[in-house]
Amino acid sequence: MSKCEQCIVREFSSLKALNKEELVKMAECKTSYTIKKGDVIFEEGENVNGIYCIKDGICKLTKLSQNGKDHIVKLAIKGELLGQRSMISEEPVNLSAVALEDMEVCFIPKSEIMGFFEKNNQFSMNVMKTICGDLKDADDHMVSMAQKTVKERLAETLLYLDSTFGEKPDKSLQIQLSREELAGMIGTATESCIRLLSDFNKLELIELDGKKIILKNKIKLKKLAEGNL
Amino acid sequence: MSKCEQCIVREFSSLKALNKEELVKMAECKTSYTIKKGDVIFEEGENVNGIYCIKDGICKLTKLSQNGKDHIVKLAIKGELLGQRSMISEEPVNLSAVALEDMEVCFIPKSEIMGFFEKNNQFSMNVMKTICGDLKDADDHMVSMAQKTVKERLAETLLYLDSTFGEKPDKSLQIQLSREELAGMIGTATESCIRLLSDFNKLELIELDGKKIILKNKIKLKKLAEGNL
DNA sequence: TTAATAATATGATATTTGTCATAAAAATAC
DNA sequence: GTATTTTTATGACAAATATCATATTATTAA
Repeated sequence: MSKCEQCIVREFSSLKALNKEELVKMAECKTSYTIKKGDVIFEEGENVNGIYCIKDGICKLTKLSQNGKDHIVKLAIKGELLGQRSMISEEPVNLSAVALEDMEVCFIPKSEIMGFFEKNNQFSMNVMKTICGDLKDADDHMVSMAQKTVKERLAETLLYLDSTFGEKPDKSLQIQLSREELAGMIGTATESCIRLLSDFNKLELIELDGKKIILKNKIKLKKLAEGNL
Repeated sequence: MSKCEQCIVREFSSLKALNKEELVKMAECKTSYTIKKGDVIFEEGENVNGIYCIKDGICKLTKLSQNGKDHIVKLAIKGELLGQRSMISEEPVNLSAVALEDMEVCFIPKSEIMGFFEKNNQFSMNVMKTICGDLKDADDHMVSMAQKTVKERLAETLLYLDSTFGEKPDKSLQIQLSREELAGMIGTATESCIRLLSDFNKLELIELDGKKIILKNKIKLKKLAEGNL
């Protein structure tokens, strides 16, 4: 069993507020999991009863819509905690978490976390700030979905993926989503997404090379995302 | 200056966790305001530095989108607290609050609230639960915006207004929004909203009488909202 | 490797939604 | 009470987007 004290990713999350003693206690009750690309960490409607700390890898948080499509609500990376909201609300999770790459995660039971809430005020504030950040993002996102065209949302999403996950040495987006997943992020039909990527390619805003996407003209993409093109 | 102890609306919010002593202290530092229909309580980008407790009336929380339209992110009623998110995140507010009817609100400065956070764990948990609820709603809403048609969103919104704000004696919706506001809630052009209301009227799903809207066939509206019609 | 399957791409077409124009009705100002 | 402005309503049309069909390419399995 690895020690939480020595785990650097905790520095990126609310857990950074925990002291040595608390970390030792947490290490004793946590469970580590290796998750394969495509595997489900938890599913919408499940009772999770704790939180997952992402040690490595990326996952998508999705919600199934009536029309049967998976909508990607958020992408979560190394250092983020999953399941906080449902734990606090004492409800089943409202999103599914699926690994986009091989992952390493640790599960910390609810009882342990609730103890931190009671005794460590800084930890509580950190969690609150994280959730408040998520809420702001969700509100912004909602307005984008409601008021922007699909084209604008695609440009916006490509820039988001670039700034959040970075680029490979060849300048292509680090994170590789399928066209279907990308469509599920911007809320459109897969064919429409593919078609718009082709259009962007022809306009030399991006360059397509198989699954790879290279952002060639970020300035224009930004203008497009903001509705000024 | 009215006493917070005797104010019933606090029972509906996180403030219900406060004890007598805390309430007395809060009553001393709060400021009460009367807000007229259409008045702005605070505007997107402002530093609010405290929270507003709605004693009476309804307001809309909006966000301006690039295309210049106000998108209504949420409606807030008696008992709700405004500005919690931005206070916790230590950021300017990301939404504007505008009164839809005459309102009475109390402003409680940040310093006071932060004191409660430190000393009253139940209060902290209540705030957290509220924000978690908002986050869940926002996620759900986001998926609706992204995956549902305008028609489905209109049906959904009408049912939401009915269940949240109730009906007048003549069965019409208690809350009266302009067509423009309704369009701003579902994320569509005002003309499209008007046109769909006319369609719903012809299909006898609703009945229009001036500004009044009566939901005539909630069962069909529900099916429509869920994409089964 | 080859066959089978899944992902990507694109055309044709239908549907949805937005925009602009204009008229009627309602609310507000003077 | 009349004039002015705003809101609601509707038609005509354009633009955006979804759906269905089909081809091509990439991936996976046998």
